[in-house]
Amino acid sequence: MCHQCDYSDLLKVGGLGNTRNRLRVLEIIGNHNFPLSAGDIYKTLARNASINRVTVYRILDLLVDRGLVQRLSGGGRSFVYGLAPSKHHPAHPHFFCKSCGHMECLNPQSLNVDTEPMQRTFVGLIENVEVRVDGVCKTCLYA
Amino acid sequence: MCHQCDYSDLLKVGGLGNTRNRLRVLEIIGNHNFPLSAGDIYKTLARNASINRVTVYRILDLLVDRGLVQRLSGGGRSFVYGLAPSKHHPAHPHFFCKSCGHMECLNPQSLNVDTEPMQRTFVGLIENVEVRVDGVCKTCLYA
DNA sequence: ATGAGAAATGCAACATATTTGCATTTTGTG
DNA sequence: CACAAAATGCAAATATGTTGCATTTCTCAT
Repeated sequence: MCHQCDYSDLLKVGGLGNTRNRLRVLEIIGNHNFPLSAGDIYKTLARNASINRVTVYRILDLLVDRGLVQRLSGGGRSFVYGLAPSKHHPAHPHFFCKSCGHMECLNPQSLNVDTEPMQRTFVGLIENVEVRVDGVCKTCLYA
Repeated sequence: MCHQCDYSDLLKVGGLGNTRNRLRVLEIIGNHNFPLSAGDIYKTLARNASINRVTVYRILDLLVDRGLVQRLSGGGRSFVYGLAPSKHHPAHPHFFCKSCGHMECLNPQSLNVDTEPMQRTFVGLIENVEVRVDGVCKTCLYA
């Protein structure tokens, strides 16, 4: 759900050519306020356009590679994708509902992780910290 | 790597019959100081015993269901399994090496997550918080 | 404009992880 | 022992992700 982002600009920044399919994928990800699986993205796209499943996977790889998109482990069997953390989109934890399988983004401040102590003592390269809260969402809980 | 746990006792506590296969699976998980995938567990078991892949999956489901074992999303495509948090085994974050695909357990205190603010505001049921650090382990880094 | 080379896409097949249905074996209990 | 319930095995299905190679599209120097 981002109206501050010019996706075609984002692609350029990432050093990627501006193809129709890449733009579509990036838009779908950006227009949702929760991360989506490759399958979700494919299904959404395939409703209105003709695109191959493999193309979606390849575009996602590319977008992740260039740092435009973030690959997260969903609580289930598939990865999910959201806009990479940036000025407009601070890193934040995610909630996974075990009942409906849906993921949602949590407030950036809702769960504070202090990586300081770890950074100091860990031998190795730390690239990313992922926090996922699992449980049952309000919709499933009261239904 | 736990010598304080009586696995056959653990099974009883979980209300599970004490079969050879369950014990084996639980032992393998308990004897490693990092979480293993179902495939890892199966391969390890299959070296010395005759067991079916599906049986391993079913036992894992059962153990997770009864709260003896914890299912985590590995950084890759498969789930990994470790002993569930308990008195002897406090909850802790995990590190996933993108290079070798290996996971390791981190110090419980190495990464502190304050769930307080979230608990107060979140509408829904919170069952579990999973923290995974991704990067490159020291072995891969200096090889 | 145009033709060569590079990049992007499509398609089929493969690979991996997990699940399901159903048959068979094992286990616990009277 | 006999029976029922639980556990296991086996084959096949499903879901997700990847690879190789052919085709199309784009870019850019001419």
